[in-house]
Amino acid sequence: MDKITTTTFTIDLNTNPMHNSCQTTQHNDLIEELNRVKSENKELNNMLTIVRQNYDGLLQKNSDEEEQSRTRKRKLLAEETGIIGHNDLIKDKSSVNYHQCCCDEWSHCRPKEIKPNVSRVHVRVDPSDMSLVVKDGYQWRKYGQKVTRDNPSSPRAYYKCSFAPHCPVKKKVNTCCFKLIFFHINEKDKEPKYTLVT
DNA sequence: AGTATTTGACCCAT
DNA sequence: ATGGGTCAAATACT
Repeated sequence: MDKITTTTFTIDLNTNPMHNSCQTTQHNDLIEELNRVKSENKELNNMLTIVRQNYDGLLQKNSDEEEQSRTRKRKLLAEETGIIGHNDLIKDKSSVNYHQCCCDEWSHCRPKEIKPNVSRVHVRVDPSDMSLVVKDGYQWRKYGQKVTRDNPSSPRAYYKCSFAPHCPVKKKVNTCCFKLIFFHINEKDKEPKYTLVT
């Protein structure tokens, strides 16, 4: 005959009222903690907003001061050498649709649209300085040199503005009895907008 | 190696 | 045809 064995199982349903109360307390604690963290987070966000506003304000103030300083320097340089900088060219070129901005941030100065127009400045500089290097405070890249028929002994050098890859400003420099500088915005208009500085 | 300059060739307006 | 302006490969410089 087969032997039948009986097994008894005990199931703990954990219906102890004390234990349940403990869980509720923990749950409440968690909710309270969550609320506290939420409010802390909100406070930090407000602080961050204020810090960001202060930072933006400082940046703007710095930028304004730098621009004022640059403008002063350019004016001084222009007074000393008679050379006019990019910014002055751009601002005076009401017929050309340029962004108005600072020369040292030339990358933002690209023309919205190149229109047939030219600005030129002829500038006398120190006659004793026979070099082709122009110390006008701006950055130029030499891209050519020509011996002209008029002055075979004084080659003409061609410079492009190198503040930005698409900067349209060019410059020609002659050495003979004085240095002659042209600023070009582009190629078509034949009428110089600036008078010869004597 | 990256950047600047030199210089002969080419293009275009006159 | 000529001269002025630009390009781009070669070269120099850092």
